[in-house]
Amino acid sequence: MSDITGEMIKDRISEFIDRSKNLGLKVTPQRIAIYKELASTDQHPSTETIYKKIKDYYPNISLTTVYRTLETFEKLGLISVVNVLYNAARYDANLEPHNHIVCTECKRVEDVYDDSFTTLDISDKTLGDYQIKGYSVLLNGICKDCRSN
Amino acid sequence: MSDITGEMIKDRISEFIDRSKNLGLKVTPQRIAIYKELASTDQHPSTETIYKKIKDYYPNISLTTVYRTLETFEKLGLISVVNVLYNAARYDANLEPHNHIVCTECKRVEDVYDDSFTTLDISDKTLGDYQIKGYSVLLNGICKDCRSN
DNA sequence: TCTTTAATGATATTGATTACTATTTTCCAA
DNA sequence: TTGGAAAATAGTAATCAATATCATTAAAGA
Repeated sequence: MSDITGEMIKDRISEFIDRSKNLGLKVTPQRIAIYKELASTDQHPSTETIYKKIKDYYPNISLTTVYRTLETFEKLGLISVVNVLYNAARYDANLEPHNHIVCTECKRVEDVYDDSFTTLDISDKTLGDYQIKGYSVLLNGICKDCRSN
Repeated sequence: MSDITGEMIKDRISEFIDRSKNLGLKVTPQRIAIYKELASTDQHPSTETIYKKIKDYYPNISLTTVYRTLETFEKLGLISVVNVLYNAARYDANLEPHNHIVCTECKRVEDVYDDSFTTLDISDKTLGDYQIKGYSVLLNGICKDCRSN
C-alpha cells in the first residue's frame, strides 16, 4: 500500500511486544531486531536477507536464531509466510485450468476445480508494471490424515 | 478430477511426444519416463519423488537428468510448477488482507491489493476434507526491470 | 551409416534448512 | 533485587535441494 513510516514501525513493534507477552514469548533483542527488520519492508525478504541486514548492527546474531525465530513467529501468527510450499519444487502435468489446496502439515497438494477461482478478473491496476503470465489460488489447511494424528 | 486411467496416460504420452518433436526436443527414454511418471499421478510430486519412482525400473537414470528435464519441460509449457516461489521461505509482517505478484525471473515479490482477490467464496465442495486456514492468490509474470534486461 | 548436436550420468559444489549442544538470557517468584 | 528454572541463543555440524561442470553417449536428420 503506502510507504512504511518510522511511526508505523514503532507502533508495530510495541504491538509486537504486547502480543509476544500475551503469547508467553520472551522478548529478546534478537526477536525485536528480526521483527523490526521484517516490519520495516514490503520486500518479503528471505531468512538470509533478514540475517544479513541485522548483521550490520548486531554482528553476532546467529543465522540459526533467525530461522528459528521466523518459524516461531509464523506458527503464532505474528507474521506470515508468503510461500507455504517453499521446501521443494512440485510439478504437475495436468494443464487444464485448476488450482490447489496444500496441507501445511504434510505438504500434500491436491487439485481444486472451482470455476470461481479459474476466472478471476485481473485489473490493469493490479498488474502494475508486470507482464502477467498467470496466477494461482492456493488454499491452505490441514488434511484429514494430519488432523487425526 | 476423476482418476487417471491407463488409456489417458497413453494419450498424454503420445501427445507429449508430438509436442516434443514440434518443439525440437529430442525424445529420449528418460524424458518419456519422467513425463509418464508425472502424467500418471495427481500427487504433484517433487523432483526427488519422481526420481525414486523411475529408479525402480530405470536404475541408472541420473537425478541431475530429472532436475534438468523437469526444468526444460516447465520452460516449454509441457508441464507446470505448482509453486513458483520454491527456492526459499519468504516472510511478511503485514497481516492485513492482501495478495502477491512474483517475478518469475528475479523472484521479487510485491503486494497486490485487490478486493476481488481477498473476498473469494470458498464452497464446502472445494474444501473437501480440509480444515481450511486461508488462501492466497499469487500472480506471476515478469517485472519491468527483468523485461528491460 | 555418419555426423552434428543435444542429452545424459557422475560427481563436485553451492545454497537453504535443520539438528545438536553448551552457554547465556529472560522473567517470575521469593 | 536477586536466584533459579525454563527458554532462547550461538556456533557448528549435518542434511536436503538444487546447480555447475564435463566427459561420454545417444537421437535424428543428411
